[in-house]
Amino acid sequence: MANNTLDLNDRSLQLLKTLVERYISDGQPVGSRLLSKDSALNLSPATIRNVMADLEDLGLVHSPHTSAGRIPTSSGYRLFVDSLLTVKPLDNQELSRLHQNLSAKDDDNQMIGVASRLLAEITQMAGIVTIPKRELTCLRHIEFLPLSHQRVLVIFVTNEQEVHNKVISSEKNFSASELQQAGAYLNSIYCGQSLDAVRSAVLKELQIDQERMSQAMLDAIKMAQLAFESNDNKDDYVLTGETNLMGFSELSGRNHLKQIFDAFSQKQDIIHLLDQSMKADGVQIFIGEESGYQVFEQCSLVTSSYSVNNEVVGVLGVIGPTRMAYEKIIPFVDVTAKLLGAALNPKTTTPS
Amino acid sequence: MANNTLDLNDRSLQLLKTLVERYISDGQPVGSRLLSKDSALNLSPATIRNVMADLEDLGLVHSPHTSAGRIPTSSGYRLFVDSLLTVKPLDNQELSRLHQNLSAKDDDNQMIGVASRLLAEITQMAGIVTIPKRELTCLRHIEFLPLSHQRVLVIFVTNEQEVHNKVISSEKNFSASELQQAGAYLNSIYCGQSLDAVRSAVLKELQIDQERMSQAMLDAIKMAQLAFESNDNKDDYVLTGETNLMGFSELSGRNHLKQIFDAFSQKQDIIHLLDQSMKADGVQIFIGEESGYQVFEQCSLVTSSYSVNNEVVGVLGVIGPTRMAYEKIIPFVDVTAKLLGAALNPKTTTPS
DNA sequence: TACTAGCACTCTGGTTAATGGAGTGCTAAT
DNA sequence: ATTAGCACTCCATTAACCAGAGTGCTAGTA
Repeated sequence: MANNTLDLNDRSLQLLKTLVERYISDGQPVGSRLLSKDSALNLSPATIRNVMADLEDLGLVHSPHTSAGRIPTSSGYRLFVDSLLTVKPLDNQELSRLHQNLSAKDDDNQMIGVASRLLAEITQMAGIVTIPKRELTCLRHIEFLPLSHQRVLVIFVTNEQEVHNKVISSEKNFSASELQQAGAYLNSIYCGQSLDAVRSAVLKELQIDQERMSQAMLDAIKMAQLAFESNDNKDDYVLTGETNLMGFSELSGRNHLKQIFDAFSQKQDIIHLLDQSMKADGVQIFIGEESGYQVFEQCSLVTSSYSVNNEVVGVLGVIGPTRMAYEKIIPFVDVTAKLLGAALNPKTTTPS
Repeated sequence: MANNTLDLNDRSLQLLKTLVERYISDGQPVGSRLLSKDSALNLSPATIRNVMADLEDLGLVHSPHTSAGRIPTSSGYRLFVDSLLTVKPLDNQELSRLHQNLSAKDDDNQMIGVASRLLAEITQMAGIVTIPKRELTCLRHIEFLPLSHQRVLVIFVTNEQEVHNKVISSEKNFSASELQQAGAYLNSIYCGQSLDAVRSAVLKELQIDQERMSQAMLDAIKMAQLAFESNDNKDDYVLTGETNLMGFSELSGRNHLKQIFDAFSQKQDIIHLLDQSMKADGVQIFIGEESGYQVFEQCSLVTSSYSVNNEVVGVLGVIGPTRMAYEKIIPFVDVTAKLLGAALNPKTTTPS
């Protein structure tokens, strides 16, 4: 039960390492004879068996049935990636492919798609990239248009070129020109400030200064408040290569795949999982049930947050079977995250 | 080889009908004994066998192996849906559910999603709805914002509330106020007209009247031309319930599912298929290889176009295994299309 | 002529048994 | 501590078999 590296001597660890490596490459339970040959240590199968029994007691490996070899458990993989893994430098070809495709372009959204596709294609698993959410979004422009039935279409632009729109209900039917004035008014005061700042400024205005304001201003402020409240918090992601997962036999049992794909279209759980990686920086790995979701007990998720201007704005990664080539995937996800971050348009710096 | 209804007497057709019905409900090849009991006709299994042999010669049914019953071929299904089918009226519960969920709402896009989800949930297959494309889009408002590097962000609103945006490259760096004037100018002349009309008007202006215009006007016109050329023709659709397809054993063989899902993410082929239904109105059915796509040889697609203001704007439907309950699906898709069309916001009528 | 009863035949799917291979755990010897 | 050896277990594959289902054909019947 004690699951600490300290409980194990070097030899056991070495054996665990080669076992995992072997299992990852072959997909077959690996037995003592094979392990004896594969490991540099010169040990007889019998000795190996003893060691294996120990590892099994520690919950690091397990045997599908009496007379099969051993396969790593989640804890086994965990120990492996944490302390045993020797990461491989990126393949040159792949690296240049990344550089080529992830150089700065006009369109950020397009870039996200490209990144996701690269992740999927190169790993032959599912690639996922969250849409960057830039908390300190800076208001560029706002504008209102009248709709029927006391509804107003509000359009606002943030950062360089992100256009949002939303329909709000107003108290009365405004004319086009009234709305235009309101927009102009808001633009003149709030343009260039961060959304957060605008939001709180607007709230303050509403609470304190009502009598000093003209009706028009008041209307404008009220609408701004509506427009910015619960700003479209649409966490979303671009997922590609899901179908790659259909190739893996370990996922094909029962409804496994169906459940996974359902989770993908639910989005919710996935988002939650990815959010966890937002906090940490660097590569994060969820192995099997570590994710906390039943659905992914056979999957691993390798993620990394990515940053623009030193600020974490999103997460990207790959999803595949627990049996994946971590030593290649990890550095790959890492550099992809860095390249994507660098390639995205930095937001216009907020004037203080 | 002759595959016409005329070649068959009523009895054979009757038998084919019950065979198909039976196969659809059970999923098992149906044999002569069962068919003899199931059909109202009082015939011995032996007679049935003779008839079956005829149907097989005509390519309407086929036997997976010597001693199995018969299952319908695509042509069999085709004949069935064309001439034999007795459509069932919609379940009352489902009907009211449709009415409830497909009543006019503010947001068209949301509605599309709802429709797709309803299609999927009620049929337990995959639901698909194309984003409505309204050719005669009417220009509501246009606006330009300056970006860096001689690029301009153009935002325009069409119909009631559809917001589009696009980045164009301009000849020089415009100031915010110049752009604002350009927008105001364009709004004043073209607002309310159809996009097509605006597009051609703009072209005409450019060709003929150049010397009469001020530089500002010219700039505005030029930008408009850029903005509207190759208007985002993004055919797209909302697909839901794909995972329902994983339940069907007939699709589980080989890479079948993978190929289907790949087609879904490609989108292209699907779009092409759906486009065909745009032309015809009423319900359209593609059975098996009729679709022309290898991938769907085991699938059927039941679609209907939907219209707003008597104008076809999109297509919706369901995708499932060829063995599906056509007699329920067909009317269901039909009314869903009608309800969706009715529920979508009619575009503001173009002032002539 | 149209139908049907009967029969031989075929194919499937499930069950059983046998076999070989792989790998383990344990014990006793080094 | 390590290892050789051995008995044992479990799996996977194969073959054989049988029952069930259904067919096609033939010959007989209304």
